Amino acid sequence: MSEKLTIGKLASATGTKVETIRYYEQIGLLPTPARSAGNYRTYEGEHLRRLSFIRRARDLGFSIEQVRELMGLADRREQSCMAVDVIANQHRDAIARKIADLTALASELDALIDSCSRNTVADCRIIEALGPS
Amino acid sequence: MSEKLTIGKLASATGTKVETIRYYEQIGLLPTPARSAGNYRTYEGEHLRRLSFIRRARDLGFSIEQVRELMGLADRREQSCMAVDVIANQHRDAIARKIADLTALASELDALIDSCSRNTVADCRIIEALGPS
DNA sequence: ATGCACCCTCTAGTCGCTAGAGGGTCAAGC
DNA sequence: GCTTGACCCTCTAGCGACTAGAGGGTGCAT
Repeated sequence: MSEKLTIGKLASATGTKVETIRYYEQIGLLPTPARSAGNYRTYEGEHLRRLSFIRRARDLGFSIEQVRELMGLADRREQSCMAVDVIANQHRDAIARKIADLTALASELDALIDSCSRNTVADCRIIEALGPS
Repeated sequence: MSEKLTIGKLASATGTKVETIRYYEQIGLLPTPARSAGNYRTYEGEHLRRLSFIRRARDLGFSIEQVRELMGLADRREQSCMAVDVIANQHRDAIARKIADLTALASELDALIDSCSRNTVADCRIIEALGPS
């Protein structure tokens, strides 16, 4: 089977950088692996599963702390998954807010850019709009 | 006129924190002001104008480096404002990309959340979806 | 035995602030 | 004139989530 991975193998298997894996270990997100005779980290299937979980959650924009919580919850399999639902919903709401903010920003910027007459800086509407009221 | 502001006055006049103003000075974004007998920073109209410019550009999501560039350009008033336009457009594109990314994320999350049966963690679709393929 | 890819630890840097320690200054009220 | 309290000063470290680099060791093929 695919037991015993070096950090490089684990990295390419999960699309993570080697340094990031070491960082996850350092902050206690990934359990410390065994070491080889030459002091190399040797990872097993469980590490691969954990790191895949972390990667996906991070790709979905969950913070490290949220990932930590989700992993803690995922390990208590007999419990209600309401807490999981709460975290996911909080995150969705945060994303919705971010989208709204950025959309407002984009239209402000669009208006600014449209107004630019493309002449000298002296009568550039963009610079003007940024200046004092 | 409104010459000679203390850092606190400048802060409240521009909606900036005092620490942030000192930070802007430290990184060379805001020119170093004169000092009073008691070593207090004394700001003038020009500082107010500059800081207002910075604040607005930052509120529109421009990075510190972009603000620095924009301010440099704004000072060369006889030149073409094409460079200004380029920066603004780059920034608008970056925002558009961010919105697209977040929107994709939001719908992934929505699907995930909808699928949750709200039972135990063992058969929680959210946890499952985060697990290894 | 030599080269090269990979691994190790440790430290510092990124961005844009923010917070805190440990002090000095200034104006008002008593 | 003395105290109180709001303001100011410098310096350093912290946030999140990595990333980069120095300076070295390991493992394997040629």
